[in-house]
Amino acid sequence: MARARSAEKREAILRSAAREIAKVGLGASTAKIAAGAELAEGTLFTYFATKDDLFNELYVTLKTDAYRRIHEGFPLNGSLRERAQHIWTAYLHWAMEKPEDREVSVLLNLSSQITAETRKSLEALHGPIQKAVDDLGKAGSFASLPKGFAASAMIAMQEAVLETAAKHPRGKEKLIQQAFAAFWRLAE
Amino acid sequence: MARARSAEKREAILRSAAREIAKVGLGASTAKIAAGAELAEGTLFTYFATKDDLFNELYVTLKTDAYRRIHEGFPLNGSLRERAQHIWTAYLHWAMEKPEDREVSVLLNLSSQITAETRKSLEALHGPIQKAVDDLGKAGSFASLPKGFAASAMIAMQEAVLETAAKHPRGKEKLIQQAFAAFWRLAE
Amino acid sequence: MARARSAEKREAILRSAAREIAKVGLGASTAKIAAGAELAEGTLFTYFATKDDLFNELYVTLKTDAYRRIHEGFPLNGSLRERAQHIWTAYLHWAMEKPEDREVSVLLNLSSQITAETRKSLEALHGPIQKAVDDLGKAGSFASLPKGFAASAMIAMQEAVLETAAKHPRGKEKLIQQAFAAFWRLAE
Amino acid sequence: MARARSAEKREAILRSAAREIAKVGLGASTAKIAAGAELAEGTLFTYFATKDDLFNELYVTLKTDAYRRIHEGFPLNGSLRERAQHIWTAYLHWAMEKPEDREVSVLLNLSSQITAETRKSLEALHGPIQKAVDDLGKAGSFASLPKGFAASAMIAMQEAVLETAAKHPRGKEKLIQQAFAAFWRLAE
DNA sequence: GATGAATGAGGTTTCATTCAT
DNA sequence: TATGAATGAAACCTCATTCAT
Repeated sequence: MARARSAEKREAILRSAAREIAKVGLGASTAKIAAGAELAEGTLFTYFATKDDLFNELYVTLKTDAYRRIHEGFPLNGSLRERAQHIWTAYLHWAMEKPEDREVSVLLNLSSQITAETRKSLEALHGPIQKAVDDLGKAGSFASLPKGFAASAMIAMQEAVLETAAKHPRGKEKLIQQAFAAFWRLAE
Repeated sequence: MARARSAEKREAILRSAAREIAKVGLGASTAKIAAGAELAEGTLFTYFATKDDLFNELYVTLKTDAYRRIHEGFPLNGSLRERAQHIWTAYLHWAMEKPEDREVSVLLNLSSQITAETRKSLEALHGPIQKAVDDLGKAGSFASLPKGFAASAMIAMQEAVLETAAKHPRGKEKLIQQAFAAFWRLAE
Repeated sequence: MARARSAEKREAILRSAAREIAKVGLGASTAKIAAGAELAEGTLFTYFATKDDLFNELYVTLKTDAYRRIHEGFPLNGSLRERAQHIWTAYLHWAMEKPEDREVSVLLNLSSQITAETRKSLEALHGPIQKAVDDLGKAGSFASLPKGFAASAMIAMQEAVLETAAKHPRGKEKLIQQAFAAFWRLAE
Repeated sequence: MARARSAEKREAILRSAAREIAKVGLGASTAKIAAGAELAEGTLFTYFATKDDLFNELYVTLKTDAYRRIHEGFPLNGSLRERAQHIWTAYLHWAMEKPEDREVSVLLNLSSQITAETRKSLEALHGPIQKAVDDLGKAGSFASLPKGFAASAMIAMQEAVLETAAKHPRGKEKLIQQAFAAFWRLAE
């Protein structure tokens, strides 16, 4: 009954795409991506109808992976601080373990190739994270700032951590903890 | 090649490049950029030897413009808080007045087309800003964090402000002030 | 390859091919044709070794169908006028009932994909039709014109009728009769 | 002031396109067409934005050439017979002198790539020809047939002549005359 | 026999860059 | 110096055909 479409090849394409984008940016060519997955050029298009489709699916995959990491061991009944710290730490661990994935995620996020639908479909993933972030928005300094600022600030500060970590590869764990302590001042 | 006389045309090309990149991303074509500057395709290359050259020069131009804005009226002898707030406010004003320029600046910054040399050449521009940021790094929570974290954090928090401002176009000035107040907690 | 059992599937492919060609021209893809026949892409090639083979067989099928229509109720012992009128009417009925088939037939006829062998194999089909057409060639104005002109002229005039009928969908039967009356002047 | 766009190259492309289409049908590739015009692949697109554009312009060119031939020496004040015979003869001369052009014209006419606009733009060319054909429609057998039939019939009969001429290359002039005499019976 | 994933050549089009004018 | 036609590599994507299942 013919070869079955292989999940492995699909993933190989996604991985290769991430690698290529990390290397040369969103201009990465489908030919190189296919080659990187050790597949013929045409094969890529049996898995993804379009380069844009591939990029959208890659974005979903990367984001989902990061969210999965955050959901693992999430302290649903913890204090706001505990929940915020979990998100902080889990995300940074993911980003540090997969720096390429994170970079590509940032690039894709800025690109207009990622559709509104794709973005919307990811919002659903939040769940308890969303709750924690909403709570955070009502705490400390964030309370007097517009809705959504807390989330942006958290992500922004995490970026600052990652930038710093890139320059000082040692002492990452300590950096993560101390930066969170600093960040938490905003919520007090 | 690359040396040419009309400063006006040169600037027209840079402006057109920014506009095009804002519109379609780094894939903007030299043909469109030239057309946007009301010049022939070939003329672009008498001002910039290469597309990469153009992009690097554009990056320098945009960054320099932002820095210029910060230097204007910089309170050289003010307190750290005054100096930090000036940087905060001046940069955000620039970014809000020229959202395209800022977006393009971000895009270029993430791109591998911008060379290490270009990046290095911009570091020199800091001057008194550098001093203020260095001082900031020794204050409050920042003191216990690695060198450079304060600068990254400031930039990151500014990004958070811009993101929030994009969603709530009214009350920008107030947002700028309140967000600075929050940010300052990190330095106390 | 090429030898396979289900006559139904074979016909489904031929019908689908005609439909697709009518829709998009000779560029119709084997994938779409197979899908239209509710078969897998590869299955098509167990019935027809090659796309060209399929097209040649389709041409034969369509032509044979038209000839079959003409043979039905052919007045073998009728006058030349009766025989000519039968051909005239039967062919036009076929073409009006199956406009797609006729269009595809025209397209294939003009295409270089239809081999000389295929064309030759169809000549044999004529039988009594050939006789009638030969007789026509000796009648009236046709007599002074080269052999074969009568046949071409008849087909050409039928095309004119079909074109006109397409623009005036009502009164087809009357058109067929009147046009034949006109055509017959050439044979008097 | 840069090389001027060359009318010669433009025509070379059109000629090459006609040649290629005559050889392999409407599937003729732009690469081959460019090569046939002794130009680089890309150059074709500085003259025609799109393959479809090229085909539409080619169709206009071919039709215009045929019409021009008919207009030359057109007996504006001649009898209907004289005018009809002029159209008949001039068109057939054109078609016999440029058999490829005529074949390509037929192919393009059947193709859906030729837009309604293109077709409409050609109608304007008719002028006196249209008048003659309208008059023909009121003559003889044509009078009792729908409007437009006379034109279709004339074209169809011309096709019959061309087909016959292809098989009997000698005696073309005589064929043209005799076939017209036969055709004219329809108008009496 | 039937399936459809896999292939890679080939299709159209874009584009940075060169160079004749 | 300014121009824009010319170039051809490279981009994305399609497709007839093969072949493992």
